[in-house]
Parts: sequence; structure tokens; C-alpha cells
Amino acid sequence: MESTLNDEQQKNRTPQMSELPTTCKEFRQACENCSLAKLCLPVSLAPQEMESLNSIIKKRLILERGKTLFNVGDSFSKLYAVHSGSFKAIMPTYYGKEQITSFYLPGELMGFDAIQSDQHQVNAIALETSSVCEIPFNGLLQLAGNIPNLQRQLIKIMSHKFNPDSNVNLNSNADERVASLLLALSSRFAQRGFSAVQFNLSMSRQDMANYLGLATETVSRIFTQMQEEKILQVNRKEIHILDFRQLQVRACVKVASE
Amino acid sequence: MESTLNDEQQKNRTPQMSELPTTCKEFRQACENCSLAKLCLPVSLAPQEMESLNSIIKKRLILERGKTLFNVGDSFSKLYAVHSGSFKAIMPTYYGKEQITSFYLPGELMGFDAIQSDQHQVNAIALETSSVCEIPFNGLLQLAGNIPNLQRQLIKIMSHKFNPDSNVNLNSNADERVASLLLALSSRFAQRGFSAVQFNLSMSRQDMANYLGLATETVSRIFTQMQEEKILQVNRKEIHILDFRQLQVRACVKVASE
DNA sequence: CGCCCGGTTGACAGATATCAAGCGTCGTGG
DNA sequence: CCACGACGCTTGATATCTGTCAACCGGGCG
Repeated sequence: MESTLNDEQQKNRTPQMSELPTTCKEFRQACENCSLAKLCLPVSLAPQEMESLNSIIKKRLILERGKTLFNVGDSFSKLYAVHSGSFKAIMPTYYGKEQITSFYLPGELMGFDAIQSDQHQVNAIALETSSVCEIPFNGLLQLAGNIPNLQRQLIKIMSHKFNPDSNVNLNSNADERVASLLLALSSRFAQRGFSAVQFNLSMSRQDMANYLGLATETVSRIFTQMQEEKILQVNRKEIHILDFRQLQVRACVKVASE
Repeated sequence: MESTLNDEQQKNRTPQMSELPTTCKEFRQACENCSLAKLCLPVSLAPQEMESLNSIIKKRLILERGKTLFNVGDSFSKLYAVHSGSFKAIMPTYYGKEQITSFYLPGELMGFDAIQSDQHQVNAIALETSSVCEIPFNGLLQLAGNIPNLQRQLIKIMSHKFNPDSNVNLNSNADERVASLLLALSSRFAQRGFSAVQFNLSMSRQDMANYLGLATETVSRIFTQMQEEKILQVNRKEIHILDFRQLQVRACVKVASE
């Protein structure tokens, strides 16, 4: 079954970081050395399988705040794994009526929107200085055909988008939306080994508001309101969750213990 | 490469509809004879590959209006392809604050929400008398590993959910939401060989409203308003689009020709 | 035939957007 | 090092959209 991988594996066994003169700003780091491996694609791959995956991931790109990784209409050939920093995906529509559809944190994959039509459907913009690993899509599919674990992992990652909680609930008010976003970010930071109760937002209030379908003023007012109620402490981009339980109540989260 | 499939294929070659005494109401019909094959999973499969897929699809279930196919928390083992009729996926939350997350038409696959946690995240409820084909998920993955076309097709189907247009735009008003939903349904009916300008809604106004994050009264008012403006003709569940172009304008659709 | 339920319509209220002003921080340049 | 300007954020006043409540209508079903 693995006979088709031999030359990929061969290539991977050759020394690192010397052979390819490219224009990118940094060479890849092996997945097996990446602290994000447990969040990203290589979850539960055997060392040998991880090596195969590694062999198709050639480049790491660095983007500064505000730079776009890809734009609507760009032709599709690669997925991108956030290695550091963060991104927003934004769908331009009429007259500045753009809609931010996702935020991406380290270990998360971007570009799935383009699979259907082979063209990207959103602009991906760095929210801060960030780096991404390029994952050639055809290579990934080929590999996934040979590594059941990788196939399952890819499909599992894609299935996140089908979780109703990963989208903003349309039948929720402004409170619930802001609270839900904060809880979602909190949980994603925690997954990455950061504090669940204190973190920095990389997006502006306007980005949050747009993502949630609110006005920036409304987001701002809800922050001050939640501060007055001792649920949050907010200092510009810095969020401190003081009353996690109450924040869950605001987000209408069903909590197991009650 | 196909050695692992032999016994599946064997089984498939045995006569139809006689061997399996089950509790389901109808036995499967072969994918190759199904008019939905071009929308469903078997797209672009070779006859032999289609046969393999066919071999894992054992049952067809029939559900009457209002019956649930699966519920939140049900353990996951199968995807379901709508064969006839239609469904809604609904996420129950606090106190009747439920949220309808999708509608499903013939040829569309349900159950992806459950992949992540192995438990369904929504209730799937028939909007009318409907039938579905059961697709064992593990069997499908195994098959997909051996049939690159099937793998690609599965991933392409899943990627639909990443298209920003397949979700309600949060920064849109009631007009735009209703218009967008009608256009989306129109296009999906057209794909299935039905009229793009005249069709029947299987969901109630309340379902539409909930899906769109509006009140039923608002949906109702927008229907009457669009009737007065000669954009639509509405008779209970029956929709007639009189001015397609204007409906697109309402939905803020970017049209290539202008 | 009459009830029930989904849908429509109207009046009103409330949530949130919009408009406008002011504030603090950060970066730049003198 | 300080002053200035720009920008993002906050706050207040007001407008608007949509939700809520209530009544009514009409078709379908018992």
C-alpha cells in the first residue's frame, strides 16, 4: 500500500534546508518539531506518516499585519496552516458591505472555501505579523488516500465547519453573540496552551462587530456593560474574563453541571 | 489496489432485494439507476467504482413529515443522502430558542455535523414524506481511500459549507435574507431539473424565519411587499419568481453582466 | 360544520444601527 | 523629548428596523 510513497519519503530523508533556493522568507520547519502538530493535520500520524506529510510541505510564508495571503478569485492549489499570528477571512460584497466569515488561529487551516470552484471565495488577511505553512492540496489528497489516519484527520477538520456552534447563531442578540465569540476564542486559546481567561484580541472591534453582524458601537457598549457587571475586564485589546460562568450564561451555553 | 474490495463487490453482484430481512421500509435502489447520482456522491465515478459505493449502501428509509431521522446526541455511524423529499437540521438551545442550520434537498448529504464528536449535533426532521439512503461512514472512508475520485467528491461536497454564500450573511437586512434564501432554493431546484422560477416550499414560514434569524411576521411582510412590487407571486407554499433580476438586486448579488 | 393551525396584518415597543462628538493611544516628525 | 495628527475606541442622542403582541383570516382536517 505504501509503495507509491517511496520517492516522497526518499526526498524527505535528504538533508534539510539546503537544497531549495526560493523566494520565501523562511524555510519550513518539520511538522514533527512543530508544537502545533497536535492541532494541525499531523494529529495521530505515525512518525513515518508524518514524514510523508512533511515531504509535501515545502514553504513557510511570513505576512505582516494587513497583508493578504490570497484574494477572492485567486486560483486554488494550496491550503495554508497558520503557524503563528492570526488571520481573518473576508468576503467582499457591495459597497463595503463586506462580511468577515472566520478568524484563524495557529494550527488552523485556511483555503477550504476554494475547493469547490478552484477559486478562493474570500480574502485572507493577516491580523498581525503571521506565518503560514503551504500545503499543496493535490499532494495532500494523494497522501490522504494512502494514509487513512490523515484522510480521517482532514475530514474531521473540515467537519468543524458543520458544528452549529462554530457559526454565529442568527437567533441571538448582541449580548449572546459577543459572549459566544469570547468563549470560542477563550477555548481556542486554551487548546493552544494559553490562558482561557486572559488573552489579547488580534482583531479590531470593527472586525469583531462585522463578524458578529453588529455595529462596532454595539460591541463597544457590550464590553463596557460586561465590565460594569464584573464579567470582564477589558483594556483595549486585552481581555480578562472575571466571571466565566456568567459569560456562559450570557452566551446561552448549556452547562453540564446544571 | 482493489483487492480489499472483493467481498464487498461479490455481495453487490448477488441479486437485489431478496436476501436481507430488515425493519426498513424499502430496500435500496442501486446508485447507478438513481437520477440523483449526478448530484450525490457518485459523481464522476467509473461504473466499477460506483458499484463499490453501491455495495456499502444497504438501506433506504422512509420518513413521514415531522419524523426525526436523528437527534442531538445520537451516536454517529452513517451519513444520509436525501433521496426524495426534504429535511431541516435544527439545533435545540435554551427554551425554544432553537436554530435551524440547514435545509436539505434530494441529492444532499446529512450527518457531517457528527464527525467531530461521533455524536449528532442537530436534529434532522423531515419536512414532508421523504426517503434517505444510509451511507455507512467508515465504509465510505475506506472506499474513498481506494477511489481517488470518491475521496475528492466527498471533500468537495463537504467544502460547500465553506462557501460564504451557503450561510446567511449576518450583515444583511430582512429583505436581503429572504431574497437570498429564495435564490438559493431556486438554484438548487434548477440543479435538480425543476423550474428555477416556480416551486413549492416544503418548510413553514416559521422555519424560514428561524433559519434566517427573523420573525415569521417579518418574512410574511416581505413576501407581501415583494408581491406588491411584482417581484414574486406567493400562494401559500407556492412561489413564483416574476422578476428574477430584481430579486437578485434585493439579495445584493453581484451579477457578472453589469 | 366547526375547530385548529399556519399565515397575514396592524399597532406598538424595543433592540440595535446610525450619526456625531470626544477621548486616549500610538506613531511620526519637529 | 514633546507636540501633533490619525486612528480606533467609547459614549451619547436619535432614528430605524424588526420583534412582539394581538387580532383576524382561511384552508385543511376531524
